[in-house]
Amino acid sequence: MNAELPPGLALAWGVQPAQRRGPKPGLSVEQIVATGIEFGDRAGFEAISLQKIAAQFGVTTNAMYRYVRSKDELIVLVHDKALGAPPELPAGWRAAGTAWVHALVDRYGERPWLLDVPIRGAPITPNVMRWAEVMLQAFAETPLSQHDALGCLMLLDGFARNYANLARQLGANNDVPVQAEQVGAFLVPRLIEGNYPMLVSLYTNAEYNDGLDDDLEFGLTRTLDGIEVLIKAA
Amino acid sequence: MNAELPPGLALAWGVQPAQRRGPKPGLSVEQIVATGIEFGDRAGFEAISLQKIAAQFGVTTNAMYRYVRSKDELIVLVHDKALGAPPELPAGWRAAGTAWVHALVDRYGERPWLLDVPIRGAPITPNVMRWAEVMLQAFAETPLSQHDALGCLMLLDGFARNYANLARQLGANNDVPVQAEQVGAFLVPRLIEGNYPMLVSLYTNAEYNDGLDDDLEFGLTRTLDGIEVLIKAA
DNA sequence: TCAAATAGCGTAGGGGTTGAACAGTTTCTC
DNA sequence: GAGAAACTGTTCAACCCCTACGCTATTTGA
Repeated sequence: MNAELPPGLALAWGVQPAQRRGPKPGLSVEQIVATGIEFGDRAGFEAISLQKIAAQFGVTTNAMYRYVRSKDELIVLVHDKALGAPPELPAGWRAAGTAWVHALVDRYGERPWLLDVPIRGAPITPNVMRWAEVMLQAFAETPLSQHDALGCLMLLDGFARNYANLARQLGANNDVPVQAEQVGAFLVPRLIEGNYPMLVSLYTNAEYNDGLDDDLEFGLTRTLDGIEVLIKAA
Repeated sequence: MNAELPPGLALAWGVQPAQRRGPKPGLSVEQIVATGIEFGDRAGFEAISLQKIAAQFGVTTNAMYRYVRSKDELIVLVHDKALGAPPELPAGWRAAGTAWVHALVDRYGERPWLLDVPIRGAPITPNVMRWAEVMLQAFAETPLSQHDALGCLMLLDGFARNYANLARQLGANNDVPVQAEQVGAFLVPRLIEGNYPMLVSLYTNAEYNDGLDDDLEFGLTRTLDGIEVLIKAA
């Protein structure tokens, strides 16, 4: 029956196929996943390949298929394991939401390649669901319905992902300010000619570089305020 | 000097290399980009490859490199072109924001593969910038600072992307409700055993399936409310 | 007219995922 | 204990993809 389940579901929950006969496996799914995470940490998401992991163990690529049904399956496992468990949240939904978003942003800061993992299908792996669970428990103190709490959770999650993604891009860009200048030199005339007054003003005033951390607080406050309006209305 | 610019920047703004001598090009960048979009529409993002586009024109893969410096460059062009121009927005920042998010969600609904396009670096292509421009102009009526307006824009953009992405996943899943049942059968016992009370309740009550459109309105209202709190405070 | 610039091709190499057939090893069963 | 079954990892083999180099043919400017 497990054959019909989405890739990675069974393995993510620790359901190993009961192996009876045959040679003992030289490797384990845990080892393989851990190596995948190592590669991701060292060289980004696209560095995670069955080939490289197999080479690391001095084994053929195809040997991987004894442990994992497909690369997709591996990715699901790597993603869940690399995300890890959520932290304990403080009391009060607002403090909890703040801590939750900060923790998630931090995780993405430590492992930016997690943002590159293509998400297919609903979250069904242990750690991902644990993140959802703890935030939903925090919302349980409010009069929000289950459905609304889920909506608010998605809102916070989306914001955290979006911010982390942005922070990564800007962080990467700051390494090459020379290029940024050249881009500006190329872009501004065309923005003027193409009638983009707001963006011209944004590019011309160098105002746009004052603290990425403030942007996190800014967006988080907006999002929480929006939720609070709903909670107070109930 | 153009050599130092990010891939796709020059071409996206219509700066073609002045070609003088030599055989006339059999193709044009526009044709190539249009074909790329066709493939994306028909078979998703990963179906966009230089090989397939070249084959479509009865040409070798390498011929593509006369028009485009790399695949990344092509992707940037395809993304901007496929996104297209934003609509005219109604007066009033709140109505404008609503229309803007709806329009963006609709675009992503028409071309879901746009969500798969990896975004490297700041938005620098004409259409993407135009979307930002029109929303920033709508915020210009408010007392928001440039910086805060940009923060709100990012908030709306993040929400639209996030929602569109979610809608796509759920839409795809709804095609195979059989699998969803199997997943539930597998998952619920483990959620109970693993102490996920909120998620168990969510899975058990079939409440979670009442209208995806409502979720859009829900999240949008929260987000706009959060922005409104800020605007009214100013 | 002729040389420079350029388009497209052939060849080649580097990654990557996946499948099928096969030898070897372990363990269950008769 | 012997044989059958199951399992691991290997080799061989397709098949995708992007990219670089060198070549020929073509067009155009000098």
